[in-house]
This record gives sequence, C-alpha cells and structure tokens, in this order.
Amino acid sequence: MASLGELERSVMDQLWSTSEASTANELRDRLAQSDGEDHAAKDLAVTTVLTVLSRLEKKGLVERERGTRPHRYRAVSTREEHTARLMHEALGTAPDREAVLARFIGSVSEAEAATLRRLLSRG
Amino acid sequence: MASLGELERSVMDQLWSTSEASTANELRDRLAQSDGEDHAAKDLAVTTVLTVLSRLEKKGLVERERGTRPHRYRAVSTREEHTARLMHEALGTAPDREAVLARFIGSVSEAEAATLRRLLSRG
DNA sequence: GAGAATCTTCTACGCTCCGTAGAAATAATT
DNA sequence: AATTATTTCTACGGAGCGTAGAAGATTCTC
Repeated sequence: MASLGELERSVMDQLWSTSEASTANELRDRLAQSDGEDHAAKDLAVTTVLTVLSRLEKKGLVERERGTRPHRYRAVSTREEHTARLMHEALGTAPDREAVLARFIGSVSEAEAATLRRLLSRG
Repeated sequence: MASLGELERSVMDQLWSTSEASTANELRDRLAQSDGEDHAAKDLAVTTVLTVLSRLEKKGLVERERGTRPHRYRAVSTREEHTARLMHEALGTAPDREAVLARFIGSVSEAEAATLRRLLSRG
C-alpha cells in the first residue's frame, strides 16, 4: 500500500537510525553526510526535505511534533515492524498463504531457518 | 523492484489462475467476466491488454510464445514464487534480517506458525 | 493472390507519484 | 519593527500506468 521513492526511502533510513525525533535541518545535514556510505550524493534544499516529510506523514510512516518550533519528525514504526508489515502485505495478496510460506522457507538461509525454528518453538 | 499497477495485477491474476498460456483476447474476455467476483468492472480494448502484457513482459513477469499467431502469454513464475520473492525482497531491505523475522513470526496466525514449524523441521 | 479479417506494434494522452525547490506565509529573535 | 528561521503553497519535469486509436503485419478466404 505504501511504496516509497528513493529519497523517501533515504529519509526513512535516517529516521530509523536515530531514536530521537529530528528536525528537517538535521535530516538535510545527515543526508548530505551519509553520501559516502550509501551511493547517494544528496545535497538538498531544506524545503525538499520538508516536502518529503509531509508526504511520508500523509502515508502514515512519519509523525511530527507540532508543538516545538522547529518541528521534530520521527518514524511511526521501527524499520523491523515496517518491513515485517510489508512482508505480511505481500503474503496477504496470495490466496494460498501456506504455499507461499513454503516457498519462502525454501529460500531462506540456514542461519535464518535456525532463527525461525527458535522463534517458533517458544510460543 | 517490480511493483504492479492495478490492471497489471488483474492480468497477472488471470494468468496465474490458468495453467495454459492465454491469448490477449482470452484475457480480455476473462477480465470482463471476472467483473462480479472482484470489484473490477473491466471492459477493455484488446490493445490495452496487449500493452499491459508487453509491459509485464518487459518486467520479466510474463513470457510469450511468438511462434503461434495469436501470441500466447504465460506467467514466468507461479503466484507463490512471485509472492515469496517479494517477501524476500522486503526482508532484504532491512539490515537486521533476524529482527524482522522475529516481528514477522510474531504476527503470524497459529495455523501458519504450525505450517512453518512443520516446514522447518524436515530440512 | 487480392481483399478481408485478425493480430501486433507504435504512438499518444491524461493522471498520479516523486524529486526538487522557489515564493509566500508564518513565527521567532533581536 | 526589522531581520531571521521555519513552514506551507505552488509548481515543474520525469516516470509509470490505464487507456486505446492508427498504422503496420500476418493470416484467412474466395
């Protein structure tokens, strides 16, 4: 339901990698910094960041504190919750969910299979 | 990587629900028929279906037999394979895959959890 | 095999989404 | 009050998608 553009994704990545809420300016700076690591090369106007943040807010991925003056933004869910939800959304599109799970399990690494076994055994 | 529009999705659903390859005309008819079940209301020109099929072919989801004259189209993967791949793609976007799996397992139904246990135990 | 019928490709238009950011409005600071 | 910082509004260009007509290619029919 909520697919992300490249910049939207970068912004979410920034939000997810900090626990405190961030301002648009902080995000702009961090996006410019993180240039090297990812192959991003982002040197953006702060209004651009604000536009993206508004769109992400509308999509329900971000919420903002309107009380403080430089508004502060934070991700609504953790990256893990978000990703797990995407996986469930995908799973939900198929009528035979168990068949999908079978395929899914079939192509998971052994380490991950072990993790899954552990997670499933302590219910 | 390959996100689908609404009509593209409907066409894939048709292709997935038949094992034999279909012609554009057959697909047009079936899309018009399946009107009631899904809330689709599709009454399309055959060229529209052909355009969509070309785009799906370009995305690697569909292949066609060019030998026979009304070309016949079929899905490259099953719906289950496709969906499982999407789930893996989502999983791959997160740095901590195991944390995502933990979340994912946490919100799976008991029946599905049982399926997973079974699938994981006979490796 | 020429004309008709069928099928495929090309081209195109309008809509929505996204990256991008200036202009205008609003609030804070000095 | 004037200046500065912040947010909102407006906008544009490109891409993806739904949609399909026009034009080209192939096959059928007499």
